[in-house]
Amino acid sequence: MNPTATRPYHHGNLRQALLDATLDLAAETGLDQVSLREVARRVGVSSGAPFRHFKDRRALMTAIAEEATRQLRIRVERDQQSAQGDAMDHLKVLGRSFLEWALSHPTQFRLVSSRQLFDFESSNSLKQHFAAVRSVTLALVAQAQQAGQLPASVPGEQLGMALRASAYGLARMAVDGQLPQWGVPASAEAQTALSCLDLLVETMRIGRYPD
Amino acid sequence: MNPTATRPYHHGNLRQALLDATLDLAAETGLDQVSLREVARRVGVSSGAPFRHFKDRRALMTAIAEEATRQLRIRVERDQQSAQGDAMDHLKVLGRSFLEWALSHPTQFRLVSSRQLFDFESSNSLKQHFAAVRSVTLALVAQAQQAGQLPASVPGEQLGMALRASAYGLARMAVDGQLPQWGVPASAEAQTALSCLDLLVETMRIGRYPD
DNA sequence: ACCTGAACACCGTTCAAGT
DNA sequence: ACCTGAACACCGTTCAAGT
Repeated sequence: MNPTATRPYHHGNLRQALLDATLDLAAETGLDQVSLREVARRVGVSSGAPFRHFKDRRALMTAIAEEATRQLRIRVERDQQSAQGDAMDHLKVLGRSFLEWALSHPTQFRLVSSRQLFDFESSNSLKQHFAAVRSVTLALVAQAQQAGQLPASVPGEQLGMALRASAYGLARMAVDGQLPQWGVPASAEAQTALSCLDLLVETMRIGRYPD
Repeated sequence: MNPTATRPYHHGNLRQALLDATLDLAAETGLDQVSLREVARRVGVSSGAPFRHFKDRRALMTAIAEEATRQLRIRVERDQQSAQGDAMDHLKVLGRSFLEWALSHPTQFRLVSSRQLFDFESSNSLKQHFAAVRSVTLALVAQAQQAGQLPASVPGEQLGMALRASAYGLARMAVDGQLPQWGVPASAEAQTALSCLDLLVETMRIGRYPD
């Protein structure tokens, strides 16, 4: 029961501690400003220690991106299972999952969408999580096309891309604080971004504009 | 006519030379990798020289961002003047101006949309150029609403925001090379992004889907 | 007025040496 | 197996000193 006897060295799990500390620091000063030395310092470990767990700075960032996209994927799949209604409603839920995730994890959202700080190509899990969300999107689009709610004349990939781009753009504008410039009060940012997304989906639906 | 006599010191215009060299280097390795020392080296000047022209690294990046948004604004205003058709057509042209600018100036687009590498709040010209493009958007949306082409029941700002987000998201996906993942062949990226944007605008138009 | 070049306080990364 | 801490080659930034 001697705690220091079983503790490997300094940490039970230095790897995870480094990831956590990086996110903490990023929340305070921004991801670009975070240095591995500072992370190591905060965790109470020497400057060389992180390199026992990550090949380099990019590898650490890639690990954070992997975990982030994993969480997004899980959230998307969970929300889809509990979603009600037709394919168009499911698409709205999908957009909502994405936006809510981005707004509640701004650091991770920024990292993942930077595509500069980490190495997308080298990570299979990253690619798989992305592909999973994409295939949910494309399946719903195909369903909606078959139900006559989205135009069958347009390739499903393009409709999916348009939806994804819209959600992504809105998330970005919200996270970067651009919404006030479009007349949105700070108190209603999340609300407005969400209803803007609903508007975009609704607008694509064949036969809407019932006014 | 002695050239060294009238030359201020090393350069006729070190400031501009630094900006140019930064963009050159960024195109090769990415903006984050660019160091001021490397820029100075390439320009053939000492490591301290850049600080005579820019308070710090961010100030240099801010100057590049200013020039970039100025160019975007000019392009948008020029293209609007030569545009034909109704307000919806003008909105398509607006999206096209934006997308084409982003695709032909990826470094500048990335910088401007990073909002981390430079100081948006400190630059009046930056804010003015942004506001100019935004007000073009909002004016066209208002026109389209009055012509019954866009829903009057939705605030113009939200429609503008939705359009801006879509264009922005598409530009980002294209510049970051995400289009192949959506079934777009590399040879047709620009084409597809543009037609996707047209699709989004067309889709919002009241009374379309003529099939 | 504009630039140099040393100086300072940082980095990321490596690697022998320690436990 | 995992960590330390010195070492190396870099940074951004400042500032006396030069022209």
